[in-house]
Amino acid sequence: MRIDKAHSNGSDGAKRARGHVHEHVLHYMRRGLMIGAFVPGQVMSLRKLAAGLGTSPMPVREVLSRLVAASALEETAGGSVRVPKLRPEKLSDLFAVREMIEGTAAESAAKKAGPGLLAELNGINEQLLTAIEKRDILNCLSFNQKFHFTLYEASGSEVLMPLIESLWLQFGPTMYMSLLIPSMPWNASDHKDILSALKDGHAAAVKKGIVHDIRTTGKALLSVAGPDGVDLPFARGPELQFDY
Amino acid sequence: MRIDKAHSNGSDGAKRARGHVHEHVLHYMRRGLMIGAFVPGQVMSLRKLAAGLGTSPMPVREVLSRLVAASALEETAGGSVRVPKLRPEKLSDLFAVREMIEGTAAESAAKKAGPGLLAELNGINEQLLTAIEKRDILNCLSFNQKFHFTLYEASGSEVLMPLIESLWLQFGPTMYMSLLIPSMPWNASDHKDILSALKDGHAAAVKKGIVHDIRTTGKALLSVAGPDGVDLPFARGPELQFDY
DNA sequence: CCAGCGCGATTGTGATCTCATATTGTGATC
DNA sequence: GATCACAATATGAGATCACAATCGCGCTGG
Repeated sequence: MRIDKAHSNGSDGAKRARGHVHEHVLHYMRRGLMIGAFVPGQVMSLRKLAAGLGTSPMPVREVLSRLVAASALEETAGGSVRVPKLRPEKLSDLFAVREMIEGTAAESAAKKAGPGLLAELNGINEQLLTAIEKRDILNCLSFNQKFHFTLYEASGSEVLMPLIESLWLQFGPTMYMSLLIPSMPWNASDHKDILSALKDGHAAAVKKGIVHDIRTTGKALLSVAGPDGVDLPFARGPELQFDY
Repeated sequence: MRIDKAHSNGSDGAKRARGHVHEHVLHYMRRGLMIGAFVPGQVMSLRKLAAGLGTSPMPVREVLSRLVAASALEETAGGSVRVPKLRPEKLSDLFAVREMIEGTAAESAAKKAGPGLLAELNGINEQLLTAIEKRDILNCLSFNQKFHFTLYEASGSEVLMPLIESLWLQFGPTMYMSLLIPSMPWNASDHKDILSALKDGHAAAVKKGIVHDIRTTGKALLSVAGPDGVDLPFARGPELQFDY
């Protein structure tokens, strides 16, 4: 989807619809962070981003502001915002907190799971396995996220979900980078255990599966992270443009 | 502290200092939410707030945007933002998550506690007890918050702190309202146990104390909450102005 | 007396402008 | 050749303007 250039107040088409531009921008940025369109360390320029999206810096500023509030981005001394580089200690912290929070969400979800949930998760996991087979990073990350969030969503907690989203936005860029490294394993084996535990209605086992999945991912991520986060052994420039 | 009116681009005094107005506004709003200057359900008007603070709507918009991202405020259908009313289920959720997260933070803090922490917490608790004695709501909330956050801060987790802050901002307004209700107990008895456990270096006991403190508070809050959150038995208008 | 309607006031949103500051690039000096 | 200073540029922040959607309130018709 492309945002139409809505410049020039006057004349012709494209009446300004109220209050929806920033939603597009937010969606664009969140997705961009998740699928690795932005490199850790990269500073975001209001004007550049705005130009790329065909809007004024204003909606971009609002969105960046929200993402800073969610710890997905950080401000530099000069007031710019950039994608944070995760030091190993913070990465470790992040995954420890993930285990706790997402483990709880998974357990709660398992207790409340309706009949449709299992089928839905199975379908998503099939697509995830296909993506892994094809070495398709984007779909791999996308379906993995969908798997986890669909499960957690079933907990029905309006409190946990925003916290989990904040955590995912924080490690998202690093996660993508790590998948570019050859030694990084692509693994979704824990999902099978989670699904079978869910089928049996064993909430504690579902929690255990999620915790194990997160721990495995965290260990793998830490193993490829240098002191300043994940760095690639080859050059890779920031992609300011991508389709979504 | 008062923010100088920095209107009118031209002429006389008050040169526009760069990029600090919104920090004042953010501080003002966060504190306002914590100390109950804003009533749950109240809608915030950009222009009113800006006029009250002597700035343009712009910095206010950015701050409100961040607070919405932190779940401290919510947007109405029309795009305005308001202080959320917490339904009992959400309140219950919130305090369950608090137990988990703050319990973990407290345990971690207890393990890393340096020698100065105990003294600092003791001092804060003294002030809290004085505030309770005087039935001074503002200082009571303020010192209670300081007690908890000082403890959690000692965990050194850059990941947990923002999450905890988000949670406190969510129940802050409701907490204040509840203290206005006569039947609501003013209690800090758990803090004594926490301090003695901390002195003995029993991290697990510190965690237990924090969890108990949170659970007690949550139960009390739930007991005075109606189906639409805490409502006062008497009228109370929103206070748009307060000193801080 | 109440429901439906319409007009006006209010509000949020996005664009544009200006300014102060941060950053970068260039040139001179040691 | 390296370093420092200064200038040019880029960038974010805040103010102001314009506009459309929304909300409130009174009016009118049943």
